[in-house]
Parts: sequence; structure tokens; C-alpha cells
Amino acid sequence: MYAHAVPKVSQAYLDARRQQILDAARRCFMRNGFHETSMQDVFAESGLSSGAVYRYFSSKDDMIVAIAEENMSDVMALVHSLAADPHGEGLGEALASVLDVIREKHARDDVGAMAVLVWSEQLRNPKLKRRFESALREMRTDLAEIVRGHQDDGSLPAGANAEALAALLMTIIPGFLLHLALFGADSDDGIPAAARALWPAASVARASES
Amino acid sequence: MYAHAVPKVSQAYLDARRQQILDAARRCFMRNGFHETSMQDVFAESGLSSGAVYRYFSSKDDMIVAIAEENMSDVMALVHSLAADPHGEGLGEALASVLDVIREKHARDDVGAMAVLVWSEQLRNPKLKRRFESALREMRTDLAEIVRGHQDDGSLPAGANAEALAALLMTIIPGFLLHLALFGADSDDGIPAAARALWPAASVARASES
DNA sequence: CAGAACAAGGAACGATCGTTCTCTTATCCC
DNA sequence: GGGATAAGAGAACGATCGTTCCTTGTTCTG
Repeated sequence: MYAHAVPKVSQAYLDARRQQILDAARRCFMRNGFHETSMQDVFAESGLSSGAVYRYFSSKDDMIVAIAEENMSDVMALVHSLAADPHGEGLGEALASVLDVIREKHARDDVGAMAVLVWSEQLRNPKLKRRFESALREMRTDLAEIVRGHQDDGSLPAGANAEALAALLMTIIPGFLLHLALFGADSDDGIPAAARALWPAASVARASES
Repeated sequence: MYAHAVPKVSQAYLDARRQQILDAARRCFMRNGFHETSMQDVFAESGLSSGAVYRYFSSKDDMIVAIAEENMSDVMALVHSLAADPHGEGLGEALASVLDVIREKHARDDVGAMAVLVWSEQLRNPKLKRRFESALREMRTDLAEIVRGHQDDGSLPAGANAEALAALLMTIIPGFLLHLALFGADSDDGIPAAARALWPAASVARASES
């Protein structure tokens, strides 16, 4: 006769508390890394007790995975939305706008530094590793499609393997994330601009060949 | 059990012991990361006692820094030696041979995975951060010189900022290291080949423009 | 051959770790 | 409004951490 297993507080309340813990944990992890951060640090930062936190996360590892996946899908979404909508311009323009958006996101919440933490964690956590592998593969597939488009219009060498070209171009994204983590979002690299210069729009490329 | 306590001993002996500890530590760190590895793990892996290990390294952090710097300068040396001797071919060929050498080194001793650990550590360790920053800057300067050469022979756009182009190309190296750490040295990516296709030697580029 | 010098061994330390458990407080339904 | 129950607090736990320190054994020096 358990007609109603009614919670004592609203779902929205529970969600808010969970997010409050995740936000605090993120700040801690960003400050000290996953394994140099103690649960006591998270309790203090969140303003909650161990009992409360352990109600929402069954272990420290659970929390790490939750945050890692959040960061992973953030970057994924960024790249995917821009890859799906190729802006009509050249490959350089597409790549540059991905990098610009990543830089903005890094200025807002240090996505580069968190990415580095996640890469390192993923080496040891099989669950994260699987997620990360499939995320990268998916991004590479998206990118290969774009590469093929640019091979057709002549702005990329037609003979080359599109998947391999995509894999090469893909490495620029983690490389840029590391660059941001190291030098900051304000660093005066002209990396996106360099991408635009290196792979100009097809019409420009054709014009300059005259 | 073991050859007990060796007194007054040659410098070569001391160096060998130190290296024995570093090698053991490297294996441990590779297996479990820096902070998930305990000193007890290192004692066991090296076959030495805490007393012995602490004679050679004053703290765990000291050991981490020693190993991180070793890995950093390994990669540095690899890239530098190939960058200094540009092989006469195109930019793609130069980049591809750097990547090939890095892949071989990864097959031998997991340089990609260790690099990821170091990046993450460097976020929190100011000493490592400084070393890493200056290492990257140095590599970028080398690379910018090469870029300028290829701008002069027309295989790269002359109008673009050479430093920024170098910074963009640089991101490929950590990106590739991460790729290796994730997918392994045997993964059937054609990334070096893609680099060759993307930036062929100047003569080839000129010939294909006909 | 005595004993100084010193590398290596390993027990032990206090601190801190992640987690559990008990108790209090707040909220809901009837 | 009272009983049931969930949320949260916080003391306490055993384990394990990095490190210290005293001992042991060996080879060198004089």
C-alpha cells in the first residue's frame, strides 16, 4: 500500500542541491586537481556536511565522473554545433570560429584546465575513457564530412584520406585547450587568425591562384 | 634477502640507484598517476626501502618533478633535433617525421600518457609550469623560423603572422600526444601521412598548380 | 683490526584520507 | 497535530598516507 512514495522536498530542490555540490566541487578541483582535493574541501566549499554530500554522490569518484562528463559534453556540444553549421566560409573560418568559441568558454569557466584534468583522469578511469574515445570519434566523423566538402571544392588535396586529415585537424582542438590552460584566454596568440590565413575560403584561394 | 647495505660507494653506483628508483617510480606513475601512487608502491616496485628512497629524493614531489622534467626534455629534444635539421622537404614532411618519431617513442615508453600526466601536474606546480611554458615558447620560436622559410618559398601564405602560424602548428604536437595516449601507438590513424598530403614539398606544390 | 662513515632497512609517527553511522531537524500526509 | 520519514549535521572510523628516525650491516680508512 505504498500509494505515494512522495519525496519530502521538491525535485527542483534536490536538483539545486546537487548542482550546488557540483559547482563547489568544480571550484575545488580547478584549484587543486581531482586527487589533491579532499572531500573535506568539498564539504567546506559547498557549505554542506559529509552526510548531505554523500546523499547525492555515492563516492568521490562518482563526483569526479559527473564533472568530467559535464566538461566533456560541453566541449563536444560547442564543436558539434559549429561543425554542423559550416558557416559557408572556408575550412579556416570554420576552425577559427570553433577555437574562438572555445576561448570564450575558457574565459568564462576554464574549460581548458578542466579538460587537462579530465584527460589525465581518463587514463585511469575506464568509464571516462570509453566516453572520451567515442566523443572524439564522433567529432572526427563530423569533421571528416567537412573535409570531404573542402576536398570537393578543391581547397584541400583530393587524394588524401579524409578520415586521416580529419584526425590531424582534430589534434588542434586539444592542443589549443592545453594552450589556453597554460597561457590563459587573454594570451595574444593569433591562433584562430592563423587558421583563417592557412585555409582561406575557396573563392579567396582560387582568386589568389591567378 | 637482498645484498645488504652497501657503504661508501662510487658515484656510478649512486647514479644507478637513483635511476633504479626513477624507473620504478615511472612505472608506478604510468600505472596509477602521480597522486594515486603511494610511496609504498614505489618502495615495492623499486625493491628498496623508504630509508633508501628518501636518501635520493627528499620528497614525493621531488620525484614527480624529476620524472616530469625528464619526459618534458625528452619530447623537447625529439622535436628540436628534427626542427633544427629540416630534412630539405616540405613542411608536411618535417611535421610528419616529428610525429613519427613521437609515435615511436610512445611505443617504447608511453611518452603520450606521461605527457598528459605532466600537463595536469603542471597546472598545480609552479616550478613545472615555468619549465613547460619556456619549453613551449622555445619550440614555437624554432617552428616560427621554419614557417618563415616556407613563407619565403611560397608554400605557406606570406601575409600571415609567422609566430601565430607556428603557435597553431604547435598545437598539433600535444594533440597528437593525447591521441597516442588514448588510442595507442598502433592505432591506424594516418596522421603523419595526412600532414604530408596537406603541406607537400614546395616543388610538388608548384607542380600541382599547373 | 678498530672504528668511522654511510647506505639501506623497516618500524613507527601523526596527519589526513574517504566513508559510515548515529542523531537531530524539518517536512509531508492523514 | 501526530506519526512517519527523509534531509542534513557532524563525530567517529579504520585505512592509508608521506615522512622520520633509529638500527643494522658493510666497506673504507688509518
